[in-house]
Amino acid sequence: MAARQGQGGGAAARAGGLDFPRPLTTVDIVIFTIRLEALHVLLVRRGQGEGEPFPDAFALPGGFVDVAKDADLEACARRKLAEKTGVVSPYLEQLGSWGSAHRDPRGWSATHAYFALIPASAAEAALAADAQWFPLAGMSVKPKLAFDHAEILQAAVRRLRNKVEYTSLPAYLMPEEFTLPELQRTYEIVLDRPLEKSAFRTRMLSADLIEPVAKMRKGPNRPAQLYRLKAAAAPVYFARTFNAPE
Amino acid sequence: MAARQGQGGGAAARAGGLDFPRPLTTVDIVIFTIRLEALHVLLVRRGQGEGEPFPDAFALPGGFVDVAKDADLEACARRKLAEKTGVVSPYLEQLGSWGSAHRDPRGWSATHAYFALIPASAAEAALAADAQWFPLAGMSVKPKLAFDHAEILQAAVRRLRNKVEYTSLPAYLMPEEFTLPELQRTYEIVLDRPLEKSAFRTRMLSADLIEPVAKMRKGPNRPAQLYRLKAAAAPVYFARTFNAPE
DNA sequence: TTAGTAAGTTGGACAGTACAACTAAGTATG
DNA sequence: CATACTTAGTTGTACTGTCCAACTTACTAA
Repeated sequence: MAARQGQGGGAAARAGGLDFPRPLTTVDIVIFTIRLEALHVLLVRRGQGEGEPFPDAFALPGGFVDVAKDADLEACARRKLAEKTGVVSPYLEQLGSWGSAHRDPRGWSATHAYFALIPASAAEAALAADAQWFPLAGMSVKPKLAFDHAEILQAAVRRLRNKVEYTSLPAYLMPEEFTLPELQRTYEIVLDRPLEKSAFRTRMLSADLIEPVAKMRKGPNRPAQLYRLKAAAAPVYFARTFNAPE
Repeated sequence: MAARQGQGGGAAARAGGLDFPRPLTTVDIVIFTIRLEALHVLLVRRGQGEGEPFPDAFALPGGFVDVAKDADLEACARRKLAEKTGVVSPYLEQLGSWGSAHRDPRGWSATHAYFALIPASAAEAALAADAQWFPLAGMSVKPKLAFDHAEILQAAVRRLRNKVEYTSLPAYLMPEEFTLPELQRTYEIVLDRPLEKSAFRTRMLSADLIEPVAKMRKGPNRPAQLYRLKAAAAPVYFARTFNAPE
């Protein structure tokens, strides 16, 4: 089996006309969370082994597809996500793929990029030793990233910001119970601009997205109603974007 | 070079830790056009050579990435598009990737899917001998497709219909000069529902998308103003969707 | 001249956001 | 214990853009 699929290039492969070079195939994940009132992304430090490209640099979590372990691309992404964060069922969406002759010095390679949203609570626990959260500065992150990962990260941020304008995606960044002002704050952090309170509330409450729990968030001032995501928590698409800044 | 990247698995590859099976890597394209007042997709008939999976079935145009010829994935997609249609600069967008152990009987394989929009005029000319247009019936097409191409096609139709609600994508299905009612008709064909004339006109004319040419479309009744896409023809994103049917 | 048809315009109803002022419910302070 | 402060949540008006329907315009055909 391995011989047929792999680099070995056995007789069976030759008969099927598959005796030509194959690109490397990887999966990378852009994992977002909110920490300290800022959007963060998870990065891992690359090893320094023999022949490792970009030794010691930071990169998106990911790696080669394992044709023995991974049934499909998404399973591969979920495996890598679980390995680095311990999170098993986040919001996970395919972002796109990047493939070229030169993005990896080891040869023609293509990566299938995913992006995931996880709540802050999950973000603090169970991190792999080599993984670390970095705050987003604009469209990028402080350290220089390996491969074309800066470009992939930028695409992920763009996609996230864009979708937040007309979907309920930030709900997946929230803990199990949250207030409407907290949800609005999350939207504002991702979008990096303030939103109208009343329009925001109208939109969220008229969507079939959240339901109140019989509790309030107590604080130094007026308590706020707590909500949770409804059971069937598919992302909601709104018919309008929030109005653009100008 | 080939030995390092390919199935041969030479010493260099082994030193880099790359001596493991690699998935097959392909690119497939969903090419849409409007013909005879209906959305059509281009399919090719598969060969019947030794070891060819799905012999004689119809499939999306595509094939293996050629690590020698293709600089990157998009170049590969453009090459395959040009080979089948002769079209060189259509609207081309990455759709997603599909990869699993079982989608190709020859082994673990991953395809990078693109979708393209081409005008009817280009659709009639320069078709490859094995390529053929098929009208869309709902989300699919009459013949049974090879691999998981029915699923990919469905994703493409879904994405197209979805984006047409709030973008100017149908403009890329139009000939160089067209009238507003013709553009509206194209929207209606893709969405499979009628749109409001006045709202449609307001939306299109206030977007920085089209400009009138000093000509009219003559017909059996009142002539219509002809328009063309403006030079910088990036797709326009509208702030609202057209209102849903109910 | 008249009927017919499709292009294009106009105006009122409606929905949802923008903006801003307001009320409500708690804590902290003198 | 009253008052200030803060944040939660509501209310009302303006505005934008769609929905719906009726209207005018420009042409052909009979």
